[in-house]
Amino acid sequence: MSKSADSFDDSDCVCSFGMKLTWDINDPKLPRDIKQYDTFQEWTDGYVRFIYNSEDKNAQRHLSGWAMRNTNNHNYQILKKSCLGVVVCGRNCTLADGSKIQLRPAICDKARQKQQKKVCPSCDSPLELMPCRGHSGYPVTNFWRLEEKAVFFQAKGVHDHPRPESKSETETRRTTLKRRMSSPQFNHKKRLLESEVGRIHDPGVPFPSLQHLSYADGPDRFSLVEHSFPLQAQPYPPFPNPDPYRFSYDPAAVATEPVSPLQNSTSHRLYVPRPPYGYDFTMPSYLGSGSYASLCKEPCSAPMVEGDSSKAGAGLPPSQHGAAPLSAHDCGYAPPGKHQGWKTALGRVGHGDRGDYVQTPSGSNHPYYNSEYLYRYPGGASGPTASPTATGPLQTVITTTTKVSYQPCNPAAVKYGDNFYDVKSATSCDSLQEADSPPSYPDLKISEDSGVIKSAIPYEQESLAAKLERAESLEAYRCRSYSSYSYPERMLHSFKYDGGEY
DNA sequence: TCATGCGGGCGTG
DNA sequence: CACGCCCGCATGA
Repeated sequence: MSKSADSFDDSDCVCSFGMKLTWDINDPKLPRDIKQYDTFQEWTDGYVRFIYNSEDKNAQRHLSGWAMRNTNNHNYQILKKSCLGVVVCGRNCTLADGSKIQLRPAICDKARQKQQKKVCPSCDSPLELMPCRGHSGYPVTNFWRLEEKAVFFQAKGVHDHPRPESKSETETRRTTLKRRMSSPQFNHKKRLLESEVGRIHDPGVPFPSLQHLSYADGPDRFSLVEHSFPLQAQPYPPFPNPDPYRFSYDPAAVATEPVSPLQNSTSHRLYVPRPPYGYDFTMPSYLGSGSYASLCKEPCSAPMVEGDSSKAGAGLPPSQHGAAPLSAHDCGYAPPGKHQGWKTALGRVGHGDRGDYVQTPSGSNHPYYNSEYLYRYPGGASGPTASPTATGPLQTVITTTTKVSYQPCNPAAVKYGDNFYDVKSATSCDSLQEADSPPSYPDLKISEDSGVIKSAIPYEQESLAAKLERAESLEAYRCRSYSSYSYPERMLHSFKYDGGEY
């Protein structure tokens, strides 16, 4: 399909197949006759849409690397799931290797409550659930809709927290644990450990050592503590690819195929010592699982056209996305209970200023995370260490109308960039779409957000955003964005379908 | 035990 | 009315 890709290519729009079509999960009629399906994306982030083959197991399972719980949207046709965030150490402690604990919140409410009663294996402080507020202050939501042979997927919001361990990792860990527990030797140990309430760590051998081990070893120990297994903080794979934009994610590699999730992660995960930034490690997470190589092969990511019919854009510009006023502000990280922090936190938002970015250069830059982390973990993040890096991870797409969208640039390698923020109508994608697919879907909702900058804001922008009052008008926002946007289209080019599969 | 889905119901904007 | 969210129930691994 390189050819088809070519056809689009002119517009610098790198879109996944799903993005090439203009549709919204709520449209009465979704595109039919899908000729091309997107490769399954485990770690989607941002306002993205994909169309998977209904035969894809992962799609059938409505799988996501993020811990997503079912949310009743009173619509039997559309399955809605909202992000639970990530479970972290209440003290935000750093493991010996510099990684942080980022556990996958239990989906089951009851199980999650239990989980939160456990303590950090490293410092014994209580674990805390860092809620997701990446969608205008609310959790990021994923929508799944099965239509004949295709599974339509649409995500709204940008995760403002580190990645939890993937489902497969969690399962692997549990399995391993069980196995271990059943062994005689372990029983003894287990008893001992359990008596200590989950504290696992051994003084002498900090997690780090374990980290280098595959789950076979380390996990078990952690497992004893139950979920206290230190996730590698998002493994920070060495970025094979220097491409700054790549950071965008992952993984996606994740995506790769319907392969078992396990593949992605676990084996690829490397525990890499990370700087003691705040949760920056998160970034790594993005890279986390997939193998880059595979990623690289993947074509495209694309700017999406925002499909968000919801009002995501309406109230608060999603633009702010993670950084968004809401979420970013969230200070929620405060000790338990506090999740609303963000509401009150607005004032402090400024605190994270730009420079604070903590992420690693390469991937780090997940725009979204940054601010959030900063707020949440001022200590860590605020450090100057952060690399202002800056290169913003987002691409800016200026539509004919003045809409600008910052898209995370995904390297060509990443097939579908997870993070895309699109502007509904006028993005280049649209044009593509039109070209490609005519207005077959009149229903599509395009506009609400038009004009709204849905994308994530580059770091800098993000900061600005943070500083902005929530109430600030979008316009204002937009202006700033423009001025600051740092991502040139160069990125766009780099992402073009690489090869063009499409 | 949990993950998942479903659907009733409630509060809010 | 759209959403977010809580809760219980059922099913399956």
